[in-house]
Amino acid sequence: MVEISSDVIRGYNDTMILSILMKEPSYGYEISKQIKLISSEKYVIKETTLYSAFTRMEKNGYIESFVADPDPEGNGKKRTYYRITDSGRNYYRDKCAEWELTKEVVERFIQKEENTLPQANEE
Amino acid sequence: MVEISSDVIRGYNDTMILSILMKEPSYGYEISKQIKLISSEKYVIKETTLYSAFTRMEKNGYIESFVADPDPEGNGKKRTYYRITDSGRNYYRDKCAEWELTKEVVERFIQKEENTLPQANEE
DNA sequence: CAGACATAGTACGACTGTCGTAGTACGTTA
DNA sequence: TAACGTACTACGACAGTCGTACTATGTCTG
Repeated sequence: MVEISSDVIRGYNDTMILSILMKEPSYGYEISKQIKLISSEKYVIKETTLYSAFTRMEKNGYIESFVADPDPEGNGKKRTYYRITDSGRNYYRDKCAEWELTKEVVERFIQKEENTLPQANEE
Repeated sequence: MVEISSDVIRGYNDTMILSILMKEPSYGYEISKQIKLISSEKYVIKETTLYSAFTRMEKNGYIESFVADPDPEGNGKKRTYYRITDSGRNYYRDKCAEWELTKEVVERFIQKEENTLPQANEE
């Protein structure tokens, strides 16, 4: 089975997280479930990776945290939510543009296996 | 200007190098020029990254090195050439498959900026 | 012939993001 | 009351990349 290696995704964990925060503020556990869902279980972000991304991105000013109750009645344990900032939105857009470029470049080095024939000799 | 960050390309330096070695054996300097050329100068691999990739991939059995003269007359300084192995070819093909998957997944988190309109409210 | 520049690397230490492991603590369900 | 889901935090290890610096030969130009 083909698996996505962490080295490959490395530059895009932050982008994935931000893409979810573009819609609305959210928190760790929910975001990790979202990523799993959106990727059709093809990618599951590690907890430690996720939370260290929060720390980093807050330090960089891409997100802001606030603590809130899970529901309006104030039941349940409080959670740390994250909200994307304007700077985060810009960063996200930049990463999207970067992705387009990266994709184009990497693709030039990739061979698609359309035919797994005995191997044609073309030279 | 959009630039490809090293974190993004991280998982694909080896793949790029191998894609060049798929054609014929080559050596460091030449490979770095090839990558620059193929990517239309959009990506330039750092020397240290390249040579440490050689060490790693030789250790992993993906490539083999041999020292040879630059031309048949034996002129010039000898170079260290690298040749891809069968194992390297398999690894390359696996990475190509992985790329297709990664692309699909990342793309779900990417917003293409086709319209930079005032932002439509759809909900 | 000197100096610049291209070629062809090696060595070393720093840094960053990811990951394994482990532990805490509350809530809910059986 | 035990298991499981939720919601994290702490810490240290690791791998790949990068900056910097250094070596050394070959070639071209004034």
